Amino acid sequence: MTSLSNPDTSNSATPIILDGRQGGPSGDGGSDSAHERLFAGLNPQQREAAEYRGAALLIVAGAGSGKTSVLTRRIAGLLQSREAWPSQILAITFTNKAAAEMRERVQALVGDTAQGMWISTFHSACVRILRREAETIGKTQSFTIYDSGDTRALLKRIIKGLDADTLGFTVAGAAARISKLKNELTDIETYARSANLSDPQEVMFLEIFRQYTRQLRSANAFDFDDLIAETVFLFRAFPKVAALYQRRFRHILVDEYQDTNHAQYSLIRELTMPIAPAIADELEAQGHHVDRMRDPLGVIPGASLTVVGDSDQSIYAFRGADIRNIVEFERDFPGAKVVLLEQNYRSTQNILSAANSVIANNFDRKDKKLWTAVGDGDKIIGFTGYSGHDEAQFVADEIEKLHAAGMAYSEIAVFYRTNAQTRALEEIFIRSALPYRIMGGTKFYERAEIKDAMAYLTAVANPDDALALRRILNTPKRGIGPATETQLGSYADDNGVSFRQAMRDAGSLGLGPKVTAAILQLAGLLDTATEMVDPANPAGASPVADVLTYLLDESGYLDALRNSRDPQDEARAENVDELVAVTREFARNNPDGGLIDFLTEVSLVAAADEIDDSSGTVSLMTLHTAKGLEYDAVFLTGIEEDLLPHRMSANEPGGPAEERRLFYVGITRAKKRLFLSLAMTRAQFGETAVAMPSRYLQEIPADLIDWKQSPGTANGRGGSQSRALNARRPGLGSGSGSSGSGSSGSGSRWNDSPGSGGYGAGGGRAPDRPKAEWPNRVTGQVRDNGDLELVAGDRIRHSDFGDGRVTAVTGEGAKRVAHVQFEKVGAKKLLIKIAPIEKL
DNA sequence: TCCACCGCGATTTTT
DNA sequence: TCGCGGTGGA
Repeated sequence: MTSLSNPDTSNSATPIILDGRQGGPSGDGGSDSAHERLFAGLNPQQREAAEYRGAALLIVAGAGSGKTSVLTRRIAGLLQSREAWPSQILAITFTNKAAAEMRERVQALVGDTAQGMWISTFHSACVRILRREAETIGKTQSFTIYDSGDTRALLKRIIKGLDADTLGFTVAGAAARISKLKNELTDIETYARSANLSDPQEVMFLEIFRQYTRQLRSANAFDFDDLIAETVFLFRAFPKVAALYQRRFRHILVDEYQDTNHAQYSLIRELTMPIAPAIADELEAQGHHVDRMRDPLGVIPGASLTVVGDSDQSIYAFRGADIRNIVEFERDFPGAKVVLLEQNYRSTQNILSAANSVIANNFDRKDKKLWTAVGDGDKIIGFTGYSGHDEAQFVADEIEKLHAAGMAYSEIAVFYRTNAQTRALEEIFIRSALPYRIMGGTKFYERAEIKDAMAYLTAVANPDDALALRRILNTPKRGIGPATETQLGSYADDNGVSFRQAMRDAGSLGLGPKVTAAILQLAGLLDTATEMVDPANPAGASPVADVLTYLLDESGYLDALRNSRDPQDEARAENVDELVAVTREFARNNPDGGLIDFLTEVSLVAAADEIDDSSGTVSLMTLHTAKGLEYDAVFLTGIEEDLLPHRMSANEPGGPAEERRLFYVGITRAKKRLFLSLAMTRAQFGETAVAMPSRYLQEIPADLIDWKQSPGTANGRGGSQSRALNARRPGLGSGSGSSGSGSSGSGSRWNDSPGSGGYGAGGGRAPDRPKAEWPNRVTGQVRDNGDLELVAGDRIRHSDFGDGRVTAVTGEGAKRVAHVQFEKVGAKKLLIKIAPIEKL
C-alpha cells in the first residue's frame, strides 16, 4: 500500500491510538494536548469541519474524503472538551451498520464516556421516541412496525374489498402513492381537502388511503413512513413533548444528508428549533433544569446542527429524497458554515479521474474535483462478454487472480444495478467454488417461513395486530379458510372488538365444531404466550427464544414443515431454527431486551447491515446498497443501456442524472482496482435480448481503461471481427489470452453507432448450448454429480472449458473442489458436486 | 377446504 | 424463467 499522509481513511482498520480517558475527568487546562492528539492527522479542511462551533455546519464531503473521521472526531471533541454530555448528542446515519461503526469509533476515541449517545438511523430514533410517547397519540407502547411486505398485504385486502383493481389500482401503485404522500407529510385529511372529488379514480384512492389509515390505527401499527411522519406530527401537535427532545439534543449530526426526504428534513427542523420562553418555563417547573440554557430573552436556543453529504451521491430521489435539502442548506439555516472536503483518501487517481469525468456530465451541480496524493495506480479493466454468464465468468476469473495475488475475498465486491443480475453471477460463482455472499437479495427476514414465525411473535406482542393474526390463522393448515376469516373479521367490526377477541368468541359465531375448536385452540395458545411475556408474570417474563419455541411447537408449525413432502420445507425448517438462534443471540447482546425490542430490531434491519467484514467472502450487492462502503477491488457489472441507466429511469425527470450518480457511487467505492464489465446479450424474462454498451462508458477517458475485450472489438459493425471471435468456440473468450486489445478500445470507440444488425450473431451461439447446462436456481434443483471421485491426474471434460487435467482436489464432502488445468482456458477451480464436468 | 394444474405478467433501486 | 392467482376437481 502506498503511504498516505492521512492515516485514517474512512474505513481503515488502523487502530486508533488515542485514549480519551487519559486526560482525566477535569482539567480543561491539560486537555490541550489531548485535543491536539484528537485532531492530529486531519487535513486543514477536515480539521476545520471537526472544530467549527456554530449553529449550523454543512460538510460537503466528496466520496472517500474521510467524513466519518471528521464526524467521529467532532463528536469526540465535544465530549472531551466537556461541551456536551453524551446524552446531548444525536447522530443520524443511513444504516444500522454505519451507526454501529460510528459508535465504535467514537468509543475508541473517548472510551466509555460515549455511553448514552443516540447514534442511530432516522427510523430507529423515531421508534424510540414514538414508543416513549405512544400514549400521547393514541397508540400503545407495543405498536407493530409494518414493513413493505405487510403494507402490501394490507393494501391487497383493501383493494380487493373495494374492487379497486377494476379502476386500475395495483397494490404497488397504491403503496407508492401513499408512501409518497407520507414522505411529504401529507396526512389523509390534508389530502382529502385538496383532492379532486369529481374524479372517480381519486375518490377511490382516497377511500383506499382512508381504510389503510384506519386499519393501521386499529391494529396499533405504524408503517415505515409513519415512523418519521408521525414523529413530526407528534412534535408539531405537542410542543411540550417536542421541547423535551429539543432540550435534550444539543448537538445533532446527520450523515448522508443528500438522501433525506421532506419528512426527515422536517424532523431535523423540529429538533433544532429554539424553545419558546413559556414552554421553557413549564419545563423548568417540571423539574427539567433548563434555566442555565436560556438566553437573556428566556429562549432556549436551538441545537447545533451538522450535516454531511454530497449531492453527487444522491441516489434515492425515487424514494422521495430531495436533493434540495442539501443544495439549499445555506438558505434554510442562515449563517451556516460550509466546508468542502475534496481530498480523497480512498482511491487511486485513475479511479478518481474516471469518476470525475463521469459526474462532470451532470450539468446542474457545483463543480467539485476529487484528488488524491496516492498516485495513478492500475488502469481500470474493461471487459465485454458475449452473455451475462460470460461476463460472470470473467468476474470469477479475475477474482481468483486477485485472490491468488494475495487479496482477501472480503476486500472484493461485485455491484450490479438490478437484483435479477445475481442469477448468472451466482451460478458461475458456485461452480467456481468462489465464496460469496449476496447482500440484501431475498432477505432472511422476508422469507415466508420467517415472516410466519415473526407473525406469531407479533401477535403475542401486539394483540391488536389483525394482520399478524390473519397471517397465522391458517398457518399451519388448521382448516380455517377465507370464509371463516371473513366471518371473524366482520364479527370484530360489528361488535367493536379486536380480531383477537373475535377469535376468543369463536364459540358464539355458529361455525362448525371443528373450525371453532381450531380457532379457540390458537387463541388459547396466543393467550398463554402473552402471559409468558407479561412482565407482571410472577415467574418473570420469559426469554424471546422460549416463547418462540413454545409457539412453534404448540402450533404445530414446525411439525408441519418437518413432515411435509415438499423438499424445500426442510430448508424452511432450518431457517426457522436459525431464527430461534437469532433470538438467543439477541438475548445475549441485549440482556434487558424484551420481545418488543427484538421485533423492533428485526423490522429495521437494512441490506447493508448484514455485511460482516470478517466473513471472508466476496460481497455481491446492488449499487444502492453499496453506498457508503469501500473495497480494494470493485467489479461494476452490466454497464449497459437499459440497465445503467435503467430503462425505467428514462421517463422520470432527473432519471438519467440520478443513474449517472449511481454509476459514480459505484466507481468511487473502489480503492485500488476497478473492473467495468458488460455483456452483448442478456437474459431477461427468460429470453435473451441484445444489450448495448452504456452511454456512461464513453464518458470515461479512453486511456484510463484497459479493455480486455472491448465493446468495439466484440461488437464491430463489420461483423467479421465479431464473427471471428464467435468462431473461437470453446474458449468463449473467458479472460484467457485474448487480451491486448487495449489499443483498439482507445482509438476507435464504439460510440459511432448502435449498429442495428451488428451482433445478432451473438444469439447464433445460443442454440448449440444445451439448456440443461445452466442449472436453475441455486435453491432449486442443481446439477448433482453425486459422489464423483476425482484425484489429481484425472482427465475431465467441462461443457464450457473443454478438456483439462485435475491438478489437485481440496475440501471435504459436498464442498470438494477440483483444481483443473484446462488446455484452452488455463487453471480453474470447480466445485465437483455441481460443475458441468465428466470424467474421461 | 385443499391441492394440482395452467396461464400470464413482471422487474429498478430500499429505510 | 419463475412466481402468483385463478380454476376445477376431490
